[in-house]
Amino acid sequence: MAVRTSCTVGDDHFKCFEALTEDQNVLLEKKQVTVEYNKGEIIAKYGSFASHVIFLYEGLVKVYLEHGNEILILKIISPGNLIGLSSLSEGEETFQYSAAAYQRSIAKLIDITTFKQLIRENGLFASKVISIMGENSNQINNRFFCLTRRQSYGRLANLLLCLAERVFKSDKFEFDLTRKELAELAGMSTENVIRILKKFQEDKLIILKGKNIELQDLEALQRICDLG
Amino acid sequence: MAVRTSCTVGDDHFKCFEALTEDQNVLLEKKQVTVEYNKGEIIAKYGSFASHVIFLYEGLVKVYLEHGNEILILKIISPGNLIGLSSLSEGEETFQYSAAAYQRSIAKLIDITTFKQLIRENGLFASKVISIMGENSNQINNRFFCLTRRQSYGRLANLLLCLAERVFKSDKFEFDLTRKELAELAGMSTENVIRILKKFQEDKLIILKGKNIELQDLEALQRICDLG
DNA sequence: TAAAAACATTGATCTATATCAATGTTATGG
DNA sequence: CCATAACATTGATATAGATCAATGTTTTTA
Repeated sequence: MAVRTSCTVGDDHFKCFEALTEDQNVLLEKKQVTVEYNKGEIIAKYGSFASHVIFLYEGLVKVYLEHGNEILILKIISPGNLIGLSSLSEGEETFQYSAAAYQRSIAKLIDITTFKQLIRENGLFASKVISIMGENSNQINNRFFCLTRRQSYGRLANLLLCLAERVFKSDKFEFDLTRKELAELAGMSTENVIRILKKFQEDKLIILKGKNIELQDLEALQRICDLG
Repeated sequence: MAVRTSCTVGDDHFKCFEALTEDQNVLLEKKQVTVEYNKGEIIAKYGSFASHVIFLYEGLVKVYLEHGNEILILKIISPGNLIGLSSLSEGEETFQYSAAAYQRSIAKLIDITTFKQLIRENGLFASKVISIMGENSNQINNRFFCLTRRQSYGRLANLLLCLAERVFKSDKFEFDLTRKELAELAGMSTENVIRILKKFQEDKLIILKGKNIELQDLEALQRICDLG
């Protein structure tokens, strides 16, 4: 199982729009607005009216469930991806999860009625959307497995590998995520993240310098992620 | 959040076929086979070639991920539901999860190429399929939340409520599930299931007689499920 | 229907990880 | 640039729930 896909999905969802005709693309352009969000701002709120599907153009976003103080991060969204497809269901008028910007982000909000109309009108487009939803489903299942069946070392190793491979696309990256945010992503306490990162550094699996991290021993991390 | 939806989804997915024309329905009939499975038999195997989408006609099925000895049940499937929609993705030729029969079950295996073709040809059908996938996504997210953010009492209360409401459709039912299967569903050890069921009985929340269970105090169970 | 196997129950122990508490470090706004 | 808040780190403690072990009960099968 491609465990590394567990924190996020591919970033080529925009390709579904290639299935649209020129006219349909023009229509879509007319029926969308571009909005800029600052760090921390809410892009979609669980339970609020889902009048649009969100296309992330720039930035980094977390998609999560919340219940009182408790939150569960479902995935990270990189530019090129869609948010809110699960609200395309009939009789489902609201967002089924929340989304917030990790950093300054730009999103295009696409009118959901138009989006639904295009699905009905254009079978190829519909296929592509179904494809994306299938991918999303596999991502969440993998994440679900990782967070429930792996211990903390495995979960954190998985997160680091996933961030490197899918989000930052380099084994060396600066993450503007706090320890608390890492903890939320890996489903553990902040203190535990700190202790495990320290252990990984002692074991020469990573090099940490403040917010900069370099993955040194990918194989070992992968092993921990598979077994731990 | 409708926590009670966390172990399974609605059972009206067959309604998507109502969107098909008569000709398309005839085609679909021709491109499917009906297969009977005994208790415990594998209906879909993770990683195997997904040549078909599965429609459960009769019985009860678990959909799960497996990794060596570890398994994670994603959902229970009741008659009327589809299995394997996430394999409709482009470039995804294999099943992304396994499915096995809890009891004698009858399934219709629908040729996936035909299914995909119908999606492209019939926008309304495509919409319905998207609708179902959105519903599936919400179910799995709720289950994910429950299993990661609730303690064992809450998870088991949730499972009992879900089984009663969604699967057996009665507050009093006989479950042909073993304690081990209950444990897998609630994501805990068999011993823990037994101890908690005993406690629930002592507290007059349920009445247990072997494999028969009656939910006595739904409100209390719901409270435990929301908070515990 | 007897023997074996699978399943259920109970109690004792162990452990991963949360939580609590104290202190050091970095970032931020006036 | 100082004060205050947010964040990071470290160690000590608590606990939910797993695991282990022993025994009783039900189901299967030969």
